[in-house]
Amino acid sequence: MTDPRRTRLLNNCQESNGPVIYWMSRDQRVRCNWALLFALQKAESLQQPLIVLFTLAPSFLQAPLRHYEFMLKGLQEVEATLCSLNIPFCILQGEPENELPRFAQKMKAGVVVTDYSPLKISRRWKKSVAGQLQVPLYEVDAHNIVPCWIASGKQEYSARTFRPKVNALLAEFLTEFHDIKPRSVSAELKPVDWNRIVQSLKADPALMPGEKAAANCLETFLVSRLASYAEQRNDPNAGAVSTLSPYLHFGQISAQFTALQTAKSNAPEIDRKAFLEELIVRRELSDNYCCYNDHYDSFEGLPSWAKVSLSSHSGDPREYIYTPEEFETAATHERLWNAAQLELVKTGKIHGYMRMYWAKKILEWSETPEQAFITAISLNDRYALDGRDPNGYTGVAWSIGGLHDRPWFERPVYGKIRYMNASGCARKFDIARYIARCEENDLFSP
DNA sequence: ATCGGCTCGCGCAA
DNA sequence: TGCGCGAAGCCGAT
Repeated sequence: MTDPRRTRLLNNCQESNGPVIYWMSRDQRVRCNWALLFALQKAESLQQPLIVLFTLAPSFLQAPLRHYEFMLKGLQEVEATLCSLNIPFCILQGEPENELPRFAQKMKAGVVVTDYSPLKISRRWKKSVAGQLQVPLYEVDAHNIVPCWIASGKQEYSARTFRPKVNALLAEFLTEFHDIKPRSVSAELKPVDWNRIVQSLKADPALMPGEKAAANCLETFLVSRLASYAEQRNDPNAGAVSTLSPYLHFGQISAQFTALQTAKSNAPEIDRKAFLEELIVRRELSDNYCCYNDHYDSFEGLPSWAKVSLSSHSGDPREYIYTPEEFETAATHERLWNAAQLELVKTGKIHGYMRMYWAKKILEWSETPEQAFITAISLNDRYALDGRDPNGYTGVAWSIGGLHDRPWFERPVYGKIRYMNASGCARKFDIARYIARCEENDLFSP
């Protein structure tokens, strides 16, 4: 049974007699998906078929082929798994605000269910769809362990203020999932014509997409790397991190399932705690920021002490100034920074510690902090497999804009924003080895 | 190797 | 109104 606090009704329409549609968006998986479970529950109580629908918006077509393939491969697996459960799946291409109401009408849908995202584009789509539908539109937070609006009703100042709220609710929300039984009633739908959606899909051997690959990735991490997580997570050469973020971003793995499995692992407590802090507190804090601050993707959204401080230093002379193109092509004077950019471009991922360093140097070497923000967001959105995600926006705001952080002593360009430099990296890990690995032609084995 | 200071404001205790 | 303390650090002193 889905906790009713996970679910919100987005319009005031009455249920009618017809199939239940789950409009899958952020949570692209069958297992451990509260939105799918809620839709199933509705379908069962109304004795109606369930249809899962994915809308492929044209705006996503600008994403690099790697991202597109990663997502579509994952969706092919979703289709196959749903098929084995006797649940039809279909993909519509076009703007969701046009396609979804049209589809709901065509299928004579009785209820529509969707998953939750705090991003503006998603909120805009849902608002429009909720207004057009003649039937209820439910939104289910299937991404967070504690539903974003239950964890806190306002923008949190820092992890310190958010942590006790989330942790106190874990006893209620960090619960086990149950399996889905195959459906007996089904709606007839044509299978997805994958050839029409993309010419050829080839898997990226460095990073296999999909729910099964995500589950394997988690399993490997828990068995072989979690035990050194606390000590080695800030060493990009150690390969101690989970590498789950692309799967989490596309919803190919559930954060809640990940947390449950982590808690059960026999790694030392210090490592489990360190990983759960990142997985739960910091990840869900980024949804909180995007949910309650409309300017999450720009300088405007930053805390006022940071804006004041950065602005008062925006006229400071910069030792180096690069254009967005120079950043993009890894053409700065510093091999370490260029290596991080190469890692991002070649693999679609950037190590957590290096992502902070990478963003802070963009601040240091841009004409203005506003421009730095734009450059960092657009590079991350374009190249990171977990781009266009609350984590990315919040991470850039933390690095460049002191979000959720405290002020530190004042220095040129940075103002009171926490400073990082290459000697800090050198103290923590072997810089030369990191550079060599990033400059290699075929990335990437730790 | 380790430690304190840097600096602001939230949230709670009083 | 006062006080403790904080998402990942740096720097200089010991």
